[in-house]
Amino acid sequence: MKIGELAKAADTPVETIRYYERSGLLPETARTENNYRIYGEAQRDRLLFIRRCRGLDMSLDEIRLLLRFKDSPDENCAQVNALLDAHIGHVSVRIGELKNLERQLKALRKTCREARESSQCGILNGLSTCQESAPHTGKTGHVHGTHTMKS
Amino acid sequence: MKIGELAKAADTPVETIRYYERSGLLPETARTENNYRIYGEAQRDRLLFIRRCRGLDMSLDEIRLLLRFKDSPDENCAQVNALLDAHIGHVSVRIGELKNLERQLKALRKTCREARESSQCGILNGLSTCQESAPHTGKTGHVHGTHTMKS
DNA sequence: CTTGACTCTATAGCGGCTACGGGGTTTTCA
DNA sequence: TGAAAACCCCGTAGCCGCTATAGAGTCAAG
Repeated sequence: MKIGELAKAADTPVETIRYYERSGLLPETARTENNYRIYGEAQRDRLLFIRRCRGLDMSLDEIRLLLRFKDSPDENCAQVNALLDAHIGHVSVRIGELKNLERQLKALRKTCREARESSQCGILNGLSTCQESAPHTGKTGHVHGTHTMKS
Repeated sequence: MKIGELAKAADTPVETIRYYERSGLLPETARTENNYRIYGEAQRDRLLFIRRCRGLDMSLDEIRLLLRFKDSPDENCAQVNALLDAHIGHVSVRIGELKNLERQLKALRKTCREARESSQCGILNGLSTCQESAPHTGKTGHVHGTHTMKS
């Protein structure tokens, strides 16, 4: 199949597929005489694997490692287990951080019940003065921040 | 004070301060005859405000908006309240997504109790076959993924 | 035979920094 | 006093995982 068909089969943008190839997650494929990429089922399955991992918020580096194990079926999978444990740990930590954040944000929100002049706004004033309680350091393994707009 | 002193006062790397200036969050400051930046207390407070907002995972765009309101104390703060509500919403959604993720990851982890050959690894095999249950779309307002290594 | 859908490559942009390189200045300490 | 360390400047490139553009070639339908 051509790249567009693969894109549909794996529900992945064409550009992303090419990007994965550039990044070494997908091997360079055979080409037609017109230089179009041609894929088989094995590559489709590999892409689906990658997308499932991404759906579980793994990094491309982590996925690269998993693929190495998938490609060498006789090796011991202890590292796979460790990777997953670490990933779970990061996710759990990030959940904790976000809950803390949510608490702080809700407390802050309460300080301005209705619209008034900015100078009287409890939120702006709250942000202008010190608050304690465990800041988010950005150093938590690899579970990150709060912003990626799409919609 | 010079930029290094400000950096200490606000616990913020020097490069980040210069970056905020470039991004228009901090105004361009006065300079000494040697072209060193000089800051006063107002700028330090402004930087602290920014850092507190960042600590609450707000984007620089959101912070820019908040600063506009802070700079015009007579305006109505309804937009500030709305911004915070939206931000809280995004954080809550992201918490839900991560919890879902955590559940899936733990289930997956259970499928390989101890180390063995990769071909027998329940995790790798699990990732190779379909699983349902609400994927993380990456379209959730602006609360993002799971990866930013620092440590 | 033209239009539109597809393919290709190479390159730049997103956010929020961080790190480099290559220079100048100021402080410190022997 | 003089050298070394610590600070300051600017500009640029890199991080991640895409996404979007530009400019070109190819192919199928009407």
